[in-house]
Amino acid sequence: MYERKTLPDLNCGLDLIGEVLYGKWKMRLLWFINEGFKRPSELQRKIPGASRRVLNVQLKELESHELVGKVIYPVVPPKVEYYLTDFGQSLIPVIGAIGQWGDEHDQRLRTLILKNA
Amino acid sequence: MYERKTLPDLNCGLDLIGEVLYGKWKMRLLWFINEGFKRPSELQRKIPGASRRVLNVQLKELESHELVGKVIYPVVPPKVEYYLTDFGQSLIPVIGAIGQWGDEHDQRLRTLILKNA
DNA sequence: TTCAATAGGGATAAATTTATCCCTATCTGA
DNA sequence: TCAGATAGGGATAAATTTATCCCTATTGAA
Repeated sequence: MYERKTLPDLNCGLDLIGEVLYGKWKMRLLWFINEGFKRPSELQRKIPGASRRVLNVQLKELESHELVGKVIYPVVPPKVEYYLTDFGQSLIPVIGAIGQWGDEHDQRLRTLILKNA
Repeated sequence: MYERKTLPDLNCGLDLIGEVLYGKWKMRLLWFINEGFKRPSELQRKIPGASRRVLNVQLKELESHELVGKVIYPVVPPKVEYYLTDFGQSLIPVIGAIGQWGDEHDQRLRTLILKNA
């Protein structure tokens, strides 16, 4: 586990939400869990760009921040299902708004990003 | 300048918006510029947690992504003013929604974050 | 009986982001 | 005359995040 060496700023809402949502895959994880992809292996398949490892790590953080919960079925082979807590649910409209802006400006963004790569 | 070694994923709206908004201070910069803090020095005072340098760098990226523009006044000492482009403006409601969620859950987030620090 | 699927964590390397420090220039005020 | 404000960039170090690789365990299928 990595231990942070500096304290986070917690001045405004943006700082606060940043602490729980700032992670490359966190919004996607929440989004896909909300869409019904609950098992780690399903999420890994939905997000092929991320390594298995990071997804585990970020899921764990989401869990520690009470945005998701998990159910471990005592079966073999192992079966785990994540779900959104009410707290996590409340974030879905926000993530929706973010993703929607990206979708709406898809073409322009794509062009800009590639031009500045 | 840092040159990236891997290509970005550009699959969905979240990837796209991430490319222009993923940077510790970018949302705050847009927000404060929108509130009327236009000069670099004003922005630096509004965001004391960030080094002068990063703010410059991130402003430059926002500019290259056409979210902000800048006016350089040919005076001495130098005077520069940033402004939101229409494109940048269109992001303000999204940032508002994000910050609002953070504000609404201020107490809970603060507790969670500190507990997991 | 060997391989894939299942879940997840440790150790370490690589990539990326952010911070620090220093340098350029000019004007105003103490 | 020296400090401070103004804007901004280079070089480098530190912090942080993400990727890679490897290991544990069990069951069912080829």
